[in-house]
Parts: sequence; C-alpha cells; structure tokens
Amino acid sequence: MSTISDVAERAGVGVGTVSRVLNESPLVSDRTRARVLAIIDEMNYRPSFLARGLSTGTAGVLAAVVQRMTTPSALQRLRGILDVASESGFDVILHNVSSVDDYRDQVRDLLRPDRCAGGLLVSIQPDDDAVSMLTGNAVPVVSIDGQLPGISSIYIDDERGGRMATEHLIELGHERIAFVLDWEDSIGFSPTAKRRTGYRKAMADAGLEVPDDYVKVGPHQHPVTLAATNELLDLDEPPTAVVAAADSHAMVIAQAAQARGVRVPEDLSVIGFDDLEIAEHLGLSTIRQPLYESGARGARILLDLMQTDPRSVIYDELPIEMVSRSSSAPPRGSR
Amino acid sequence: MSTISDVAERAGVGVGTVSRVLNESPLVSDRTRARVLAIIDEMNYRPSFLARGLSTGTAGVLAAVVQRMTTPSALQRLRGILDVASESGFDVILHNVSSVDDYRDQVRDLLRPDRCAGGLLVSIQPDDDAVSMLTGNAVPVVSIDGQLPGISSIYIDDERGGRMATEHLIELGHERIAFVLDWEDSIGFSPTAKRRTGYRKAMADAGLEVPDDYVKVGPHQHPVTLAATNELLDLDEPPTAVVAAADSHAMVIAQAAQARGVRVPEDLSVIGFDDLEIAEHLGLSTIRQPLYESGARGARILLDLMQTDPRSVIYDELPIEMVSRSSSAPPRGSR
DNA sequence: CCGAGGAATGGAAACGGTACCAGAATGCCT
DNA sequence: AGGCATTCTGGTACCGTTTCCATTCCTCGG
Repeated sequence: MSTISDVAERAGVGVGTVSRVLNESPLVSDRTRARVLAIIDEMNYRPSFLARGLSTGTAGVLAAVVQRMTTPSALQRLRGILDVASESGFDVILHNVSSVDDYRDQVRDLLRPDRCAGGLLVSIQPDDDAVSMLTGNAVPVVSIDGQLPGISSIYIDDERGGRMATEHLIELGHERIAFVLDWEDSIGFSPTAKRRTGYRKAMADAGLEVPDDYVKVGPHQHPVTLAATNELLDLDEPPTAVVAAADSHAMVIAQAAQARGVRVPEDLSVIGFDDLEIAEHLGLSTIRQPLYESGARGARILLDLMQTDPRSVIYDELPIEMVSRSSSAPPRGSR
Repeated sequence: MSTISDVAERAGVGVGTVSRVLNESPLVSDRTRARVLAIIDEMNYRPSFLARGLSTGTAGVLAAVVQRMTTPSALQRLRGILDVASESGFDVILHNVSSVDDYRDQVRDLLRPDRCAGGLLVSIQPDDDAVSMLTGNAVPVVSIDGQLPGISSIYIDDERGGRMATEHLIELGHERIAFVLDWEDSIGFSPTAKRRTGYRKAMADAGLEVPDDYVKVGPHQHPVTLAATNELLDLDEPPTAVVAAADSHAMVIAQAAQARGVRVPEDLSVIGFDDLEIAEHLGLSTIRQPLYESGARGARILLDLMQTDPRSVIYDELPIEMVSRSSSAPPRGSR
C-alpha cells in the first residue's frame, strides 16, 4: 500500500505539494498538479482515511444510531440517510440499539470525533441525562423521529396524527374505536404514546367513551398484535374500527380479522400510520409521514451543521397527511 | 479530549504502561494496573480509534456492502450481521450499492485496511474482474447470498429452490405455471435467475410447456410486478399457478389477483421465496431460506478469518425448505 | 554476596497524513 | 538592474496510539 511520500518521491515533489493536490488547494501550479495527479493515477494511490482523520482530528464517516432496525419504517429512514450521505462522499456507521439498558454507553463511545464526524439518532428517545450528554457532545447530532430539547430534530406531530386518524373514523360514523398497539416500555415519550394521546383527545372531544379494554399495550411484535386483535373481537361489544399505531400493526390486524371472518372494512375499519410502500397495495387507509424524506432531511441538516455551526439547533417538522383507502368505511347499519 | 499521555502523567507512569493496560498485556504489575485503571475511569478516558487504527494498521470496523437495501430480505441479513458484529465489539459501515456502474470503485475504496478490518458483500454479483480484485484484497471478504470463486461465501441452492417451488405446484396438479419476476439487468448470475432455471428444469422434467408469455422479466418494483400479474391474467390461457421469485413479489401478485376477483388459492396458486416474517401471517406458501442466519453466519466467519487465516476460503451452503401454507392448492376441476 | 535471568517500566520511533513556516522562484514596477 | 510582492514549493512538527528496545528492579541459585 503506497503512501503520500512514495507519491511525492516518484513525482519529484514534497509531501506538502501532494497533500495540496489531494485537497484541491489552489496553491499548486497546473504543471505540478498534472504531474502529481498522473503519478497518483499510475500508482493507484488513495490517502489513508485513518491518517487523514488523525491529522485533521475528525473521522470522515457519519454514524446512525437506530432503535429497532427491524421495522420497515426504520429502513426507509435509513435509505434517506444513506442516499444523502453518499452523495457527499460519506459512509455511514450503523449502530442498532436493541437493549435499552446500555444504549447510553454505546452512544457515548460512538459519537466521538475519533469515530465519526456527525451522528444521527433514529427513533431514539433518550432520557434527560442522555439528552444533556448529547447537547454538550463534541460531534454534532441530529435526531430523526423525535423532537429533543437542545438537539436539532426532524419530527412530525404524532399527537395530531393520532387525532387525524381517529377523527377520520369518527367522521365515518364510528363510535366504538380501539387503539392498537402502544409499547409502554420505551424511555421517554414514544411516538406511539403521542399518537395514543391524540386518539384519546379526539375521542374525548367527540364525547365518545374509551373502555379500558379498547387500548392495547405490548411490545411491537406480530404475535402480540394478533392476540390483541383477537381480544378486541372477542369482547361483548367489539369495536367497529381500530386505530393502529403503525401500518405494520394495521396489516396484522386486518389479516387477523379476515382470518376469523370479520370483513374489512364492512365489519371492521382499520387505519394505520406511516404509509409504507406496501400500504398502497393493500389498500390500507393511513396517516402518511415522509419516512425516506425524514432520513434525507436529517442527513442534509447534519452535513450542513458540520460545515457551518455545529452548535446551532434546527427544528424541522415534516407534514403528515390523511390517506383514505379501502380499509376504512362507515360502520354497518349507519345511515 | 484527554490522551494517553495525560493518563500516563496523572498516573505517574509512561505511555507504554498505559497502553499495556489498555491492551490487557500481562506485563503490568497488579498495583500499577489498578492505579492506571482508576485514573482512566476518573478521567473518563477512551483511546482514539483513529490513532489506534493508524498505529495497528487496521480500522476496528467492518463494512457491509449491500445491493438494494430496499428489500426486507436485505434487512434481515443485515440484522444478523449487526447482531454478531456488535457482540464482538465491532461497528459496521453500511454501504448501499444502487447503481451498477460504479460499484467497483466504491467497493475498492471501501474495502481497504484503513477503512475496515473486514468486508461483507450482501447480494452482490460481481463480474470476473471484480472477483479477482476481491480475491487479492488486503482485507478479508465474505460473500452473503452468492457463491463466488475464491471468496468465502454463504449461499443457498437457488436453482434447487426454484425447482422445489415448481415441483410443489406440479404435485398439486398444476400444468400452467408462470414465473414472476426475474431481473436480467444485474451483473453475473443473480439468485432469481437461478430460481428461474430451477423452474424451467422442473417444468421440462415434468414434460410441461413454458410459453414465453409465462416468464416475466423486469426490475424488482411493485408496479412492475403488478403489471406482470395483470398481463398473465389477461392471457387467453392464464396460468393456474405462479412461482414468484421472492415473497415480496408473491404478496403483490396475490393482492393484484384478488383485486380483480381471482381468488387465491382457488383460482390461482401462488408460491413465494424467502419466508419473510410477514409470509406466515399472510398464509403464503414459500421456500424458506434462513435470511437472518445468513448474515449472522457470514459475520461470524468473517471475524474468524480475521483472527486466523484471512486468505483461507470457506463455503457454507445453508438449507432451504418448502413451507406449504394456504396460498397454494390444487387447481379447480382437478380430481 | 554476586551475577544471571526475568518481570516491569519508560521512552522513542513509527504509522500516514495535514498544516504551518520558511524559503525559492517568478513577475512587475521604478 | 534591483527591490518587492506574489505564487509556489519543501520540510518538519504534530495528531494519539502501538511496539520495540533499553533500562531498572527483583529474585533466585550458586
């Protein structure tokens, strides 16, 4: 593996000159530049990332910390991040946070100048201590899917989304509306918790009752959603409509209902959240949030902060939108 | 940000000693080790990855090069990689290859000792030149989802999988069986191309005809699959069964069929490939391949190679399995 | 009691770049 | 022609580790 001194020697110039050529400094004559570039090409030389990083004091890589990489929505956000990062010549270190216990240490060790030039938090809800650790962090950080105090954030109004979904069903004439599935275990206020709040407020505003049985809680896993759906349909007064905290739940709910002969939307309306690509093909009504765009926007802002003022804080709320498809309809027997 | 010399000074020892403590060398007295560790803890010192990498000549990170990160199957493999890597304290640089044109340069620049300690290729089909470039590469590489000559590989027998899917339908009594959807554009022999070969051979062995119209080709995108499905169902002699090259296609095919009143499996049997998590909930018959396991196994082998002999080549074929669910049944009017 | 050998330690060289500083070359003006 | 600014260039210190070599300090056997 050849070094910058090898190139300098072969080209008959000093290492400083080669470095200037590499960094596109204007302080090199055209003749010299051409000769050096020719040698670089001939030797197939590439500067060492490690050496360059050590010298400049910053690694030429971004870091994305993702909570539960398993979800399709995380994947969409990640795609946005990767596309924008690679446009600017940055690669991305991907770190999956699965256990809530040790994410603080992991994040602290990863978001350092010798590891990455900037960090993106995807669907992370840090507690107050973690937030204050991050605001003083040496590398700039952007939070995607979660508005954090003192940290640049890309987010949506989850509560309003939950409200919109619920109001859509109320407008169709539904009165018995359930909510599936919130996970209480996560740190801080999760997006699904906010959506549930929106659901509750919409119900209250419409003067509709929410029986305890109508709000299902549990980890985000298919079997749990399946069980929750069956519990709802087993009730003496089953709901005529369900607000799902995410499209991935909505799909399972619809499937589980149809499997036991409950037709969607005739017997049960279902509305999701996210508008995954597949939602369109399944005809799923949903609240659309720009997932890919959230990643892309976050990466763009991060790159921006890195070049200008790493300490400034930018908030960016993305729009959401109600998308009505064929999984929601007026309840049977309505006018 | 404190350095090793700061620690050495505070502890009243030389930098060499601190380094030995950090690297768990036995050549440090217990007393000294304890004092140094106390100081490290007190100062919250962490060694610089960049400096360590430059000194040891290798970056403490793995690289995963993924083709078309958009697919759920790629995500599963990636999860396997991330889980195993983080167990061993490695982070992973994720590089998404979208355009086929420049992947060679990207891979060459990423799979260097100053960028990563090892590389994982996910669903990459390099041409011969790229393969020979990789076999001589300075950092060890493992290919996941594709058997490459001279490169350690994790793979399945895609042709056999295509054959198994087809034979399943033949055994059910189907004679008019179509194949959706192969993408000719990819470099080298893609898995879907091999599955199609298996399909053709099974059909030939059973003495069944394959009209040209019955094999659909195009990029892996929902709209294309949708169009292909409609073309098939519009034929004078539409197929009674479809072998899908992947579950993601099968889902769209089933959906598209049902949308125009063609019932699955009564009017049309559909079999997929992969056994994504969602396939079970949709009742999709499919050929199961261990996606998560492929990533985990690949990462494990890579870590192994890095520690032992980076130049040795290991092949590991994973098992596949026919999973019969409710999307495949005998054709109507069969005995 | 002394020398040998091993354990423990300090310090310097090396890794491969960047950035600064000093000096050389060039051009222009008087 | 000489002086001076400007452009260009070479060399070296430095980034923060690891590793190796030299040195000191023990311990033990003769």
